[in-house]
Amino acid sequence: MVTLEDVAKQAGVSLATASRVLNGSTRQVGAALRARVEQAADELGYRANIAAQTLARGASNVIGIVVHDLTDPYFAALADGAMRAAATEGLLVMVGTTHRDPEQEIAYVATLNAQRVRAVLLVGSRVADPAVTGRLREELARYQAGGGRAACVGQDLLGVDTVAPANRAGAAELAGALAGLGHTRFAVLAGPPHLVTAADRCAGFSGALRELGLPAPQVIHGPFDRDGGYAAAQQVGDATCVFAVNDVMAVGALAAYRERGVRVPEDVSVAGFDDIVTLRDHVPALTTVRLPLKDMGARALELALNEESEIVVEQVAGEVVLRESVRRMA
Amino acid sequence: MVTLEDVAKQAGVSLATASRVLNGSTRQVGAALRARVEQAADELGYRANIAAQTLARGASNVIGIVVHDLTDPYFAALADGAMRAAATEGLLVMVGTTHRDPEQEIAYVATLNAQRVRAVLLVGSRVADPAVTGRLREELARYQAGGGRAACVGQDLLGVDTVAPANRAGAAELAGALAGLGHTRFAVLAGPPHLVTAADRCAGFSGALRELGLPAPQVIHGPFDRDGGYAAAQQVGDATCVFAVNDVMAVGALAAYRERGVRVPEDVSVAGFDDIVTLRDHVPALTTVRLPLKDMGARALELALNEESEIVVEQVAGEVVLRESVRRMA
DNA sequence: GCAGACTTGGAAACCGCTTTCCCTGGAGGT
DNA sequence: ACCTCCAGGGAAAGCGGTTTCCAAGTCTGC
Repeated sequence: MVTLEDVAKQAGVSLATASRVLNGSTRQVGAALRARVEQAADELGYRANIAAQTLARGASNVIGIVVHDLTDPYFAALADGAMRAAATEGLLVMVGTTHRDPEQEIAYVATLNAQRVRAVLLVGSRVADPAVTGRLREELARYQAGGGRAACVGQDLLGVDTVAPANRAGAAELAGALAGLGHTRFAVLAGPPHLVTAADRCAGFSGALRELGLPAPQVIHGPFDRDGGYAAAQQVGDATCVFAVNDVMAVGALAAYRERGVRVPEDVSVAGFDDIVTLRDHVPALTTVRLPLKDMGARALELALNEESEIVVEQVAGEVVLRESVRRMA
Repeated sequence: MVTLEDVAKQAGVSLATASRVLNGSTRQVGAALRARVEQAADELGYRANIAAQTLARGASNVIGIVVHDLTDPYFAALADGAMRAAATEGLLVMVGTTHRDPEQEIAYVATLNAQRVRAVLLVGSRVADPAVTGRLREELARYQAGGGRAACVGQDLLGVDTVAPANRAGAAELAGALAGLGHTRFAVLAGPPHLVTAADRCAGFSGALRELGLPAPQVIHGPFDRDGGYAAAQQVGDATCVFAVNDVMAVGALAAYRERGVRVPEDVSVAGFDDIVTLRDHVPALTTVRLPLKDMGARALELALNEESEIVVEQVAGEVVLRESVRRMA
């Protein structure tokens, strides 16, 4: 590997000068020497050793993003938003996937801390386990104590800058819209009880029904993914409208109904949450609550990088989008 | 930030001993000292500075993956496969997205080289531009000259270990299957001519038709994404069967037909390529060529890490999957 | 023509960790 | 007992950069 010293030697200058030429310093270097150094670097194919730079500078140009599952389009969109924002800042991105294991999440924070990344983004729902959350907070605190910056997309449970989707409000608004279509008997495919995102959406939905004086929905718990929606749909009773707490679950439910010959929306209405872009061509088109995922990812990065010490929590509203998967009751 | 020296001081041992205890060395350390060091590290909340370790060891535990677009489920699946494999090796992953800009790809190789990552994976179709490919090869060579390892998922054009989907053969087999259903007039939504993946699939398909003595298909070029498929579908003439060179284009085409009231498969048959998992609930279910994307990603990582100097190119066969989006002709 | 303010170049300290090399003390062999 | 070996501990030399601190010009303005 060719080092800066090689370049300096070849150019006949000192290490200091070579460094100043090749890696943006505030100091000026004479045109003649500058040219010599650049030529030498080019001839030798020099590539700065970033580990060494990071060590010397005490600051890296890498950020870390921790998501649950990259193949889930929800996280892909969020991560993509954050990565684009990072790219415009000239930052590299280290991505970790936890596959929904909170221990993994904690471990990643420790690892990213060890890497001395500039910032870490925790993307995804918190779990309702104070012990786990506590340990994660500890690890984050340790990281921040060393000058690290952190932000989160999800619930404001970590004491860091947070982009918080308005899950309760969005679900409540959706409930209102569906009730407005004349539905009265609802079921909620509620996902796992310990997932705060799922729980919030379920609670927001149920709460709104209560306020409207409608009967409580049938609540069916299960996994937060497509197969979870598929399985949960089998247990729905006499509801005329089913709310799956995320889009991929809704798609699973639709698949279940299709297989059983139940027509959507004629026989039952189905709604989801997130408005996943990849699903825009789904048939029937899914009624859902749109979240500006890319923007949220980008915003989270901004918040993390932001120098202000004050913690900011930004609510992001969802927008109800009615499509063909729900129908107006007679 | 607490350093190893702090730990050593607190434990009353030398730097060397502390290092040996905390970061797996071959050397033994007495139980008493070992315990003291571990306790000190724990109390202080020590996290090794990986930049320093990388520098001192001359080897990092990071790999780089370069993909075109993470929100495209094709790349998400490939990346996920590679990332899981990396995780089992205890490697961290740096992800770069190029958004199909070959210059970006080259730049990422340079950057990852600077990071001295253990390996880089180039995931995605090559472009048919010898100049660009040449510069990429140069950059790769520079990286490999410094001891870096590289692998590619796509076409064997880089002189590195490659996992190569059998695009031509898969498309040819698909053509055979569709012809077997009685179709004779075909159209190909061919994507961009300079994308080798797209071109290969198109060529494989056309070639098979020729061998079967069938007329050449109508070839329509356009972008490689959903909207590209949507637009291209508008230009299809009197074909009874349309082959989109990837699944997301096929979905776009289906959307276009749906909007125009053209029924699939009754009025026209549509097939794609890749068998994207997220699309499994699409209506109508998409006929396609299945590629084991996760395995391919994982395999590429294996190849990259593999010490053998001989470069290996692995063909991965696709499997034709007939589903409802195509019908048998009378 | 000269003091003082800028520039520009280089020597060397330092970033935090690994690892070689040296030293010491105790176990094992005869 | 004596000598050899070996295991465990520490000092110090890097790893490849950055940056502080000097020194030696180079310009200014009078």
